[in-house]
Amino acid sequence: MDAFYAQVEQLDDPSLRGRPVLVGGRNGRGVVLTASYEARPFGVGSAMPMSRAIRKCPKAIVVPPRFERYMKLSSLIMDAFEDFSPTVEPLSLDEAFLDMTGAEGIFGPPLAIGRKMKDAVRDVTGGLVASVGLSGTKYVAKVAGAIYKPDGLLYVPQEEARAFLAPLHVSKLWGAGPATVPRLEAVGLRTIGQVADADPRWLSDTLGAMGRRFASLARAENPRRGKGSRRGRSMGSERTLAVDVSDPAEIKLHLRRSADAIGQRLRKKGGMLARGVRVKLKTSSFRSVSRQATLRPAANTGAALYQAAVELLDRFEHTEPYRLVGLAAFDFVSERPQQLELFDPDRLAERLRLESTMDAIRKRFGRDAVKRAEDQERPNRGIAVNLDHLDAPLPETST
DNA sequence: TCTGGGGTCCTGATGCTT
DNA sequence: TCTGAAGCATCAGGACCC
Repeated sequence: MDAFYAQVEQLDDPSLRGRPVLVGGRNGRGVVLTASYEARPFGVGSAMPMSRAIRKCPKAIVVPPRFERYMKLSSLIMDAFEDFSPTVEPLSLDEAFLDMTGAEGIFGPPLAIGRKMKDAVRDVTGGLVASVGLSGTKYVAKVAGAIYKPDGLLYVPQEEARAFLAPLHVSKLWGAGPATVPRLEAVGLRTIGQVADADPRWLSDTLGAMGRRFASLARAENPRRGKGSRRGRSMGSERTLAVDVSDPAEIKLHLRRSADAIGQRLRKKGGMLARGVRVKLKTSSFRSVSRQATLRPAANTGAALYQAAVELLDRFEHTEPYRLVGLAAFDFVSERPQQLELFDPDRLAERLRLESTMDAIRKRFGRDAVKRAEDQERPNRGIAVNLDHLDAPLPETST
Protein backbone atom coordinates (compact mmCIF):
# COMPACT_ATOMS: atom_id res chain seq x y z
CA MET A 1 0.00 0.00 0.00
CA ASP A 2 1.19 3.50 -0.77
CA ALA A 3 1.56 5.81 2.26
CA PHE A 4 -0.99 3.50 3.86
CA TYR A 5 -1.91 5.31 7.08
CA ALA A 6 -2.08 8.71 5.38
CA GLN A 7 -4.16 7.30 2.54
CA VAL A 8 -6.64 5.82 5.02
CA GLU A 9 -7.01 9.17 6.76
CA GLN A 10 -7.64 10.86 3.42
CA LEU A 11 -10.15 8.18 2.48
CA ASP A 12 -12.12 8.60 5.71
CA ASP A 13 -11.97 12.42 5.78
CA PRO A 14 -12.47 13.93 2.31
CA SER A 15 -11.33 17.35 3.58
CA LEU A 16 -7.79 15.90 3.83
CA ARG A 17 -7.63 14.79 0.20
CA GLY A 18 -5.07 16.60 -1.92
CA ARG A 19 -3.48 18.14 1.18
CA PRO A 20 -0.21 17.28 2.98
CA VAL A 21 -1.03 14.89 5.83
CA LEU A 22 1.34 13.60 8.51
CA VAL A 23 0.25 10.64 10.61
CA GLY A 24 2.04 10.46 13.94
CA GLY A 25 2.24 11.53 17.55
CA ARG A 26 1.99 15.21 18.30
CA ASN A 27 3.70 15.21 21.69
CA GLY A 28 7.24 16.59 21.82
CA ARG A 29 8.89 13.22 21.13
CA GLY A 30 6.72 11.90 18.34
CA VAL A 31 7.90 10.99 14.85
CA VAL A 32 6.16 10.80 11.49
CA LEU A 33 4.72 7.33 10.86
CA THR A 34 3.56 8.14 7.34
CA ALA A 35 3.62 11.27 5.21
CA SER A 36 1.08 11.62 2.39
CA TYR A 37 2.46 12.06 -1.12
CA GLU A 38 1.46 15.75 -0.97
CA ALA A 39 3.83 16.23 1.99
CA ARG A 40 6.82 14.33 0.59
CA PRO A 41 8.07 17.03 -1.84
CA PHE A 42 8.79 19.12 1.27
CA GLY A 43 11.41 16.60 2.32
CA VAL A 44 9.24 14.94 4.93
CA GLY A 45 9.39 11.19 5.43
CA SER A 46 8.81 8.32 7.83
CA ALA A 47 10.69 8.31 11.14
CA MET A 48 11.41 12.01 11.00
CA PRO A 49 10.82 13.85 14.30
CA MET A 50 7.40 15.47 14.04
CA SER A 51 8.70 18.87 15.16
CA ARG A 52 11.18 18.90 12.31
CA ALA A 53 8.59 17.70 9.79
CA ILE A 54 6.27 20.56 10.73
CA ARG A 55 9.08 23.07 10.29
CA LYS A 56 9.70 21.68 6.80
CA CYS A 57 6.04 21.59 5.88
CA PRO A 58 4.16 24.12 8.04
CA LYS A 59 0.86 23.61 6.18
CA ALA A 60 0.80 19.89 6.95
CA ILE A 61 -2.17 18.53 8.85
CA VAL A 62 -1.07 16.26 11.70
CA VAL A 63 -3.37 13.32 12.40
CA PRO A 64 -2.90 10.88 15.30
CA PRO A 65 -2.74 7.22 14.17
CA ARG A 66 -5.83 4.96 14.38
CA PHE A 67 -4.31 1.51 14.35
CA GLU A 68 -7.58 -0.34 14.77
CA ARG A 69 -8.89 1.22 11.56
CA TYR A 70 -5.67 0.36 9.70
CA MET A 71 -5.82 -3.22 10.94
CA LYS A 72 -9.43 -3.55 9.82
CA LEU A 73 -8.62 -2.39 6.29
CA SER A 74 -5.47 -4.50 6.25
CA SER A 75 -7.43 -7.63 7.01
CA LEU A 76 -9.95 -6.79 4.26
CA ILE A 77 -7.06 -6.47 1.80
CA MET A 78 -5.40 -9.71 2.95
CA ASP A 79 -8.77 -11.49 2.61
CA ALA A 80 -9.04 -10.18 -0.94
CA PHE A 81 -5.56 -11.58 -1.68
CA GLU A 82 -6.75 -15.03 -0.63
CA ASP A 83 -8.93 -15.01 -3.74
CA PHE A 84 -5.75 -14.77 -5.82
CA SER A 85 -3.51 -17.28 -4.07
CA PRO A 86 -3.66 -19.84 -1.27
CA THR A 87 -0.21 -18.67 -0.16
CA VAL A 88 -0.37 -15.12 1.16
CA GLU A 89 2.56 -14.04 3.31
CA PRO A 90 1.84 -10.73 5.06
CA LEU A 91 5.02 -8.77 5.70
CA SER A 92 3.36 -6.00 7.68
CA LEU A 93 -0.03 -4.31 7.85
CA ASP A 94 0.40 -2.86 4.39
CA GLU A 95 2.54 -5.31 2.43
CA ALA A 96 2.31 -8.97 1.44
CA PHE A 97 3.86 -11.56 -0.84
CA LEU A 98 1.60 -13.80 -2.90
CA ASP A 99 2.84 -16.98 -4.52
CA MET A 100 1.19 -16.85 -7.96
CA THR A 101 2.76 -20.03 -9.30
CA GLY A 102 0.45 -21.50 -11.91
CA ALA A 103 -2.06 -18.64 -11.70
CA GLU A 104 -1.69 -17.43 -15.28
CA GLY A 105 -4.24 -19.96 -16.46
CA ILE A 106 -6.84 -18.40 -14.19
CA PHE A 107 -5.97 -14.69 -14.13
CA GLY A 108 -4.03 -14.16 -17.34
CA PRO A 109 -0.49 -12.85 -17.91
CA PRO A 110 1.47 -11.17 -15.06
CA LEU A 111 0.47 -7.58 -15.80
CA ALA A 112 -3.19 -8.56 -15.97
CA ILE A 113 -2.81 -10.27 -12.59
CA GLY A 114 -1.30 -7.09 -11.18
CA ARG A 115 -4.13 -4.93 -12.49
CA LYS A 116 -6.75 -7.28 -11.06
CA MET A 117 -5.06 -7.16 -7.68
CA LYS A 118 -4.98 -3.36 -7.67
CA ASP A 119 -8.67 -3.29 -8.63
CA ALA A 120 -9.51 -5.74 -5.86
CA VAL A 121 -7.74 -3.58 -3.28
CA ARG A 122 -9.59 -0.50 -4.50
CA ASP A 123 -12.93 -2.32 -4.38
CA VAL A 124 -12.69 -3.85 -0.91
CA THR A 125 -11.34 -0.67 0.70
CA GLY A 126 -13.56 1.82 -1.06
CA GLY A 127 -10.76 3.50 -2.99
CA LEU A 128 -7.28 2.81 -1.59
CA VAL A 129 -4.40 2.64 -4.05
CA ALA A 130 -1.72 -0.05 -4.03
CA SER A 131 1.46 -0.74 -5.99
CA VAL A 132 2.20 -4.21 -7.32
CA GLY A 133 5.50 -5.75 -8.36
CA LEU A 134 5.76 -9.14 -10.04
CA SER A 135 8.81 -11.28 -10.60
CA GLY A 136 10.38 -14.67 -10.03
CA THR A 137 11.71 -13.92 -6.54
CA LYS A 138 10.21 -12.12 -3.59
CA TYR A 139 13.01 -9.56 -3.42
CA VAL A 140 12.82 -8.57 -7.09
CA ALA A 141 9.02 -8.34 -6.85
CA LYS A 142 9.41 -6.07 -3.83
CA VAL A 143 11.85 -3.76 -5.57
CA ALA A 144 9.67 -3.74 -8.70
CA GLY A 145 6.65 -2.79 -6.61
CA ALA A 146 8.44 0.20 -5.13
CA ILE A 147 9.75 1.70 -8.38
CA TYR A 148 6.63 3.47 -9.61
CA LYS A 149 4.91 4.26 -6.31
CA PRO A 150 2.25 5.47 -5.87
CA ASP A 151 -0.22 3.45 -7.93
CA GLY A 152 2.60 1.55 -9.62
CA LEU A 153 2.69 -1.72 -11.52
CA LEU A 154 5.79 -3.42 -12.85
CA TYR A 155 6.58 -6.92 -14.07
CA VAL A 156 10.21 -8.04 -14.24
CA PRO A 157 10.64 -11.42 -15.99
CA GLN A 158 13.00 -13.70 -14.09
CA GLU A 159 15.54 -13.73 -16.94
CA GLU A 160 15.77 -9.93 -16.81
CA ALA A 161 15.87 -9.67 -13.02
CA ARG A 162 19.63 -9.49 -12.64
CA ALA A 163 19.98 -6.75 -15.24
CA PHE A 164 17.07 -4.90 -13.62
CA LEU A 165 18.82 -4.89 -10.24
CA ALA A 166 22.36 -4.25 -11.48
CA PRO A 167 22.36 -0.42 -11.74
CA LEU A 168 20.60 0.11 -8.39
CA HIS A 169 22.56 1.43 -5.41
CA VAL A 170 23.47 -1.07 -2.67
CA SER A 171 21.14 0.78 -0.27
CA LYS A 172 18.30 -0.91 -2.19
CA LEU A 173 19.49 -4.30 -0.93
CA TRP A 174 17.06 -5.71 1.58
CA GLY A 175 18.89 -5.56 4.90
CA ALA A 176 21.43 -2.88 4.01
CA GLY A 177 20.79 0.20 6.13
CA PRO A 178 22.78 3.17 7.43
CA ALA A 179 25.36 0.93 9.15
CA THR A 180 25.88 -1.63 6.38
CA VAL A 181 25.90 0.61 3.30
CA PRO A 182 29.15 2.38 4.31
CA ARG A 183 30.73 -1.04 4.92
CA LEU A 184 29.76 -2.16 1.42
CA GLU A 185 31.07 1.06 -0.10
CA ALA A 186 34.30 0.75 1.87
CA VAL A 187 35.05 -2.54 0.11
CA GLY A 188 34.27 -1.03 -3.29
CA LEU A 189 30.66 -2.14 -3.73
CA ARG A 190 28.35 0.69 -4.78
CA THR A 191 25.82 -1.03 -7.05
CA ILE A 192 23.86 -4.25 -6.76
CA GLY A 193 25.50 -5.37 -10.01
CA GLN A 194 28.92 -5.16 -8.35
CA VAL A 195 27.63 -7.29 -5.48
CA ALA A 196 26.28 -9.86 -7.97
CA ASP A 197 29.67 -10.04 -9.71
CA ALA A 198 31.69 -10.33 -6.49
CA ASP A 199 32.99 -13.71 -5.32
CA PRO A 200 30.33 -15.08 -2.93
CA ARG A 201 32.98 -16.59 -0.65
CA TRP A 202 34.73 -13.27 -0.32
CA LEU A 203 31.38 -11.61 0.44
CA SER A 204 30.67 -14.22 3.08
CA ASP A 205 34.11 -13.79 4.67
CA THR A 206 33.77 -10.02 4.62
CA LEU A 207 30.17 -9.63 5.78
CA GLY A 208 29.20 -12.96 7.34
CA ALA A 209 25.63 -14.18 6.96
CA MET A 210 24.71 -10.77 5.58
CA GLY A 211 27.21 -11.22 2.73
CA ARG A 212 25.72 -14.57 1.76
CA ARG A 213 22.24 -13.10 1.72
CA PHE A 214 23.29 -10.07 -0.35
CA ALA A 215 25.00 -12.33 -2.89
CA SER A 216 21.84 -14.31 -3.45
CA LEU A 217 19.58 -11.23 -3.52
CA ALA A 218 21.83 -9.45 -6.02
CA ARG A 219 21.86 -12.46 -8.33
CA ALA A 220 18.07 -12.70 -8.11
CA GLU A 221 18.48 -16.20 -6.77
CA ASN A 222 16.72 -17.73 -3.83
CA PRO A 223 13.33 -18.09 -5.45
CA ARG A 224 11.80 -19.36 -2.23
CA ARG A 225 8.12 -20.06 -2.32
CA GLY A 226 5.88 -17.90 -0.18
CA LYS A 227 5.71 -19.22 3.33
CA GLY A 228 2.15 -18.28 4.16
CA SER A 229 1.33 -16.64 7.45
CA ARG A 230 3.96 -17.03 10.12
CA ARG A 231 3.84 -17.45 13.83
CA GLY A 232 5.47 -14.56 15.69
CA ARG A 233 8.80 -15.01 17.45
CA SER A 234 8.32 -12.24 19.96
CA MET A 235 5.66 -9.86 21.18
CA GLY A 236 6.44 -6.59 22.84
CA SER A 237 5.07 -3.34 24.16
CA GLU A 238 7.19 -0.27 24.74
CA ARG A 239 6.60 3.41 25.31
CA THR A 240 8.73 6.49 24.97
CA LEU A 241 7.82 8.69 27.91
CA ALA A 242 7.03 12.38 27.74
CA VAL A 243 9.49 12.93 30.60
CA ASP A 244 12.49 10.75 31.51
CA VAL A 245 12.06 8.62 34.64
CA SER A 246 14.43 7.25 37.27
CA ASP A 247 11.99 6.42 40.08
CA PRO A 248 11.74 2.56 40.20
CA ALA A 249 8.08 2.79 41.22
CA GLU A 250 7.31 4.73 38.09
CA ILE A 251 9.27 2.34 35.87
CA LYS A 252 7.32 -0.54 37.40
CA LEU A 253 4.07 1.20 36.57
CA HIS A 254 5.02 1.22 32.87
CA LEU A 255 6.18 -2.40 33.06
CA ARG A 256 2.82 -3.38 34.54
CA ARG A 257 0.98 -1.69 31.68
CA SER A 258 3.15 -3.47 29.11
CA ALA A 259 2.86 -6.83 30.90
CA ASP A 260 -0.93 -6.62 30.94
CA ALA A 261 -1.08 -5.64 27.28
CA ILE A 262 1.20 -8.50 26.21
CA GLY A 263 -0.62 -11.02 28.40
CA GLN A 264 -3.90 -10.05 26.85
CA ARG A 265 -2.54 -10.38 23.31
CA LEU A 266 -0.94 -13.75 24.09
CA ARG A 267 -4.20 -15.16 25.44
CA LYS A 268 -6.11 -13.77 22.46
CA LYS A 269 -3.74 -15.67 20.17
CA GLY A 270 -5.22 -18.95 21.32
CA GLY A 271 -3.41 -19.49 24.57
CA MET A 272 0.21 -19.01 23.59
CA LEU A 273 2.66 -19.13 26.51
CA ALA A 274 5.99 -17.31 26.65
CA ARG A 275 9.11 -18.97 28.02
CA GLY A 276 11.17 -15.78 27.89
CA VAL A 277 10.77 -12.15 28.94
CA ARG A 278 13.03 -9.21 28.25
CA VAL A 279 12.98 -5.77 29.81
CA LYS A 280 14.26 -3.02 27.56
CA LEU A 281 15.21 0.44 28.75
CA LYS A 282 16.56 3.37 26.79
CA THR A 283 18.61 5.92 28.70
CA SER A 284 18.31 9.66 28.24
CA SER A 285 21.57 9.53 26.27
CA PHE A 286 19.85 7.09 23.86
CA ARG A 287 21.68 3.94 24.92
CA SER A 288 19.55 0.77 24.78
CA VAL A 289 20.04 -1.77 27.55
CA SER A 290 18.14 -4.99 28.12
CA ARG A 291 17.97 -7.93 30.49
CA GLN A 292 16.16 -11.17 29.83
CA ALA A 293 15.15 -14.25 31.77
CA THR A 294 13.59 -17.64 31.22
CA LEU A 295 10.11 -18.10 32.63
CA ARG A 296 9.51 -21.31 34.55
CA PRO A 297 6.81 -22.26 34.07
CA ALA A 298 5.95 -20.56 30.81
CA ALA A 299 3.24 -17.96 31.25
CA ASN A 300 0.77 -15.67 29.51
CA THR A 301 -0.70 -13.61 32.34
CA GLY A 302 0.11 -9.99 32.97
CA ALA A 303 0.86 -10.82 36.62
CA ALA A 304 3.49 -13.48 35.79
CA LEU A 305 5.16 -11.35 33.11
CA TYR A 306 5.21 -8.37 35.45
CA GLN A 307 6.70 -10.41 38.31
CA ALA A 308 9.57 -11.53 36.05
CA ALA A 309 10.05 -7.97 34.76
CA VAL A 310 10.37 -6.59 38.28
CA GLU A 311 13.04 -9.17 39.11
CA LEU A 312 14.93 -8.22 35.96
CA LEU A 313 14.83 -4.56 36.93
CA ASP A 314 17.31 -5.28 39.76
CA ARG A 315 19.88 -6.48 37.25
CA PHE A 316 20.34 -3.07 35.59
CA GLU A 317 22.97 -0.64 36.75
CA HIS A 318 20.62 2.39 36.67
CA THR A 319 23.23 5.08 36.02
CA GLU A 320 20.95 7.58 34.26
CA PRO A 321 17.23 8.28 33.77
CA TYR A 322 15.26 6.42 31.11
CA ARG A 323 13.29 7.82 28.21
CA LEU A 324 11.76 4.49 27.18
CA VAL A 325 10.46 1.50 29.11
CA GLY A 326 9.54 -1.68 27.28
CA LEU A 327 8.80 -5.34 27.81
CA ALA A 328 8.80 -8.23 25.37
CA ALA A 329 7.84 -11.89 25.57
CA PHE A 330 9.41 -14.54 23.35
CA ASP A 331 10.12 -18.25 22.91
CA PHE A 332 6.50 -19.29 22.59
CA VAL A 333 4.98 -22.67 23.32
CA SER A 334 1.36 -23.64 22.99
CA GLU A 335 -0.69 -24.00 26.12
CA ARG A 336 -1.78 -27.60 25.75
CA PRO A 337 1.49 -29.52 26.22
CA GLN A 338 2.30 -27.29 29.17
CA GLN A 339 -0.88 -28.31 30.91
CA LEU A 340 -0.11 -31.98 30.49
CA GLU A 341 1.22 -32.81 33.94
CA LEU A 342 2.84 -36.15 33.37
CA PHE A 343 3.16 -36.90 37.08
CA ASP A 344 -0.35 -35.85 37.93
CA PRO A 345 -2.14 -39.00 39.17
CA ASP A 346 -4.93 -38.33 36.71
CA ARG A 347 -2.38 -38.49 33.93
CA LEU A 348 -0.72 -41.66 35.09
CA ALA A 349 -2.30 -43.77 32.36
CA GLU A 350 -0.96 -41.35 29.77
CA ARG A 351 2.44 -41.56 31.40
CA LEU A 352 2.46 -45.35 31.32
CA ARG A 353 1.43 -45.35 27.69
CA LEU A 354 4.40 -43.09 26.90
CA GLU A 355 6.75 -45.30 28.92
CA SER A 356 5.70 -48.37 26.99
CA THR A 357 6.05 -46.49 23.73
CA MET A 358 9.53 -45.49 24.80
CA ASP A 359 10.40 -49.13 25.48
CA ALA A 360 9.03 -50.13 22.11
CA ILE A 361 11.21 -47.56 20.37
CA ARG A 362 14.25 -48.63 22.39
CA LYS A 363 13.69 -52.27 21.56
CA ARG A 364 13.36 -51.56 17.88
CA PHE A 365 16.01 -48.87 17.36
CA GLY A 366 18.44 -49.44 20.21
CA ARG A 367 19.10 -47.80 23.59
CA ASP A 368 20.47 -44.53 22.23
CA ALA A 369 17.39 -43.77 20.18
CA VAL A 370 15.56 -42.49 23.21
CA LYS A 371 16.54 -40.22 26.01
CA ARG A 372 14.42 -38.96 28.81
CA ALA A 373 14.29 -35.32 29.69
CA GLU A 374 14.86 -35.43 33.42
CA ASP A 375 15.13 -31.74 34.11
CA GLN A 376 12.92 -31.27 37.16
CA GLU A 377 12.69 -27.56 36.45
CA ARG A 378 10.80 -27.95 33.24
CA PRO A 379 7.10 -28.56 33.54
CA ASN A 380 6.87 -29.85 30.01
CA ARG A 381 9.34 -32.70 30.45
CA GLY A 382 8.67 -35.69 28.29
CA ILE A 383 10.45 -37.98 25.93
CA ALA A 384 12.87 -36.91 23.25
CA VAL A 385 13.64 -39.16 20.32
CA ASN A 386 16.99 -38.84 18.59
CA LEU A 387 15.94 -38.94 14.95
CA ASP A 388 19.49 -39.65 13.78
CA HIS A 389 19.00 -43.23 14.89
CA LEU A 390 15.79 -43.79 13.01
CA ASP A 391 16.20 -45.33 9.61
CA ALA A 392 12.68 -46.75 9.56
CA PRO A 393 9.26 -45.28 10.31
CA LEU A 394 8.25 -45.10 13.97
CA PRO A 395 5.79 -47.66 15.29
CA GLU A 396 2.31 -46.28 15.07
CA THR A 397 1.80 -46.20 18.84
CA SER A 398 4.47 -43.52 19.16
CA THR A 399 2.67 -40.82 17.22
C1' DT B 1 17.68 17.87 14.44
C1' DC B 2 16.92 15.08 18.06
C1' DT B 3 15.52 10.77 17.22
C1' DG B 4 8.36 5.75 17.67
C1' DG B 5 6.63 1.15 18.11
C1' DG B 6 5.93 -3.12 16.22
C1' DG B 7 8.85 -6.65 14.90
C1' DT B 8 13.03 -10.07 12.76
C1' DC B 9 17.61 -11.59 12.40
C1' DC B 10 22.59 -11.78 13.38
C1' DT B 11 26.78 -11.79 16.27
C1' DG B 12 29.87 -12.67 19.94
C1' DA B 13 30.46 -14.03 24.68
C1' DT B 14 29.66 -17.38 28.03
C1' DG B 15 28.35 -21.44 30.34
C1' DC B 16 26.32 -25.97 30.20
C1' DT B 17 25.83 -30.69 28.27
C1' DT B 18 27.33 -34.56 25.89
C1' DT C 1 36.64 -40.97 36.90
C1' DC C 2 38.73 -37.29 34.46
C1' DT C 3 39.35 -34.28 30.47
C1' DG C 4 38.92 -31.70 26.23
C1' DA C 5 36.22 -30.66 22.21
C1' DA C 6 32.07 -29.84 20.02
C1' DG C 7 27.55 -28.45 20.03
C1' DC C 8 23.90 -26.06 21.98
C1' DA C 9 21.34 -22.69 24.69
C1' DT C 10 21.12 -18.33 26.66
C1' DC C 11 22.09 -13.57 26.94
C1' DA C 12 22.99 -8.72 25.51
C1' DG C 13 23.48 -5.66 21.98
C1' DG C 14 22.88 -3.91 17.45
C1' DA C 15 21.17 -3.39 12.59
C1' DC C 16 17.36 -3.31 9.95
C1' DC C 17 12.41 -3.19 8.12
C1' DC C 18 7.63 -1.12 7.79
